[in-house]
Amino acid sequence: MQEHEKIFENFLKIKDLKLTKPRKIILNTVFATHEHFSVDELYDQIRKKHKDVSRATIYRTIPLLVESDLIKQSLRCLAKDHYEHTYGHDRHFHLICEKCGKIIEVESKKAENILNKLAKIHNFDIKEYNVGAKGICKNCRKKI
Amino acid sequence: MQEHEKIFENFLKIKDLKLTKPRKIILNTVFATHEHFSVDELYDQIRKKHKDVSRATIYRTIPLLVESDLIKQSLRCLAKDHYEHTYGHDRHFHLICEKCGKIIEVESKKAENILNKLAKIHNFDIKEYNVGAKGICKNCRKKI
DNA sequence: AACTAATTGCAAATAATTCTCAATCGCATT
DNA sequence: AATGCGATTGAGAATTATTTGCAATTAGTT
Repeated sequence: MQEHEKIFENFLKIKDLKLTKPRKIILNTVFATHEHFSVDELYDQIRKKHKDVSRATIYRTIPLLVESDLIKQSLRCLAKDHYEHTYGHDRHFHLICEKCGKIIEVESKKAENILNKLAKIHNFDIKEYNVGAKGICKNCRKKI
Repeated sequence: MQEHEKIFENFLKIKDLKLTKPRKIILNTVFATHEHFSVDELYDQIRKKHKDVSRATIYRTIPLLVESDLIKQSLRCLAKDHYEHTYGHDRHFHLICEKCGKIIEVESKKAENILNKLAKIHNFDIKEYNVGAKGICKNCRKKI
């Protein structure tokens, strides 16, 4: 069993919830790639292999994955909610191109440290960052 | 006429659009306070004084205000879209309390500089930032 | 005042998400 | 392996936020 499955199972057990087949499928699909995904994209991805997982179950499972710290909401600049699995990955920021939709991920301990300091000044306990920027990427700027 | 009205009128003229009564009411309500607002909140606020502005018109006017750089979308951590007027205000980040909903605004040239540098490395041209964090504020942490 | 294109409010349409509920499943205990 | 019971599921209805089509109205120009 993979690490993320163990973590999820454990999380569920503590809450007296069960690691069911649909939940397993959803979890493993999420961890099969490192793409960001909307609920619809995840649904389509799952449906390729499994005809028996409903949208409702995906909507019900995502909050559990978020609560267990396996995934986080991200790309909040976009219209629909998007998520990504974050377990095992460093915190990163997103640069989202308005023209082509490309997403550039950048890491920065420095930026993170500053944000943490700002929070500390206000005595604020940060649970989740939400950092992103919309703009135009290198390639698309060339085309103008 | 106030500065923001002039800017908006000018913006509209260039696009061959008209500064109508409903648009004026929406603009001035937005600039009457420095609160963040959802469409619904704005609608309620407007309705207190003007019974003749519809939701549809608000939905149609907001993109114009965004395009003319008078307001920006903000607080993307929340379920509904929120906006704030930004004309005449420095860029700032938000700390949003998950318990009580309180919003703390913090400014930081330092954080801004770092994000700009990161963008530069990737040759990315940032149009709009979207920086914030969810967590627990000072008061709510006391209560636990 | 007349003209013309932009704008409006309304109500219907769409889109995303949540809810309801009867049928089923997972797991602990026989 | 059968039983019992609460958790879970899928399907579709319901809800919420937003967008759209359209006939009537309005702003700004001639």
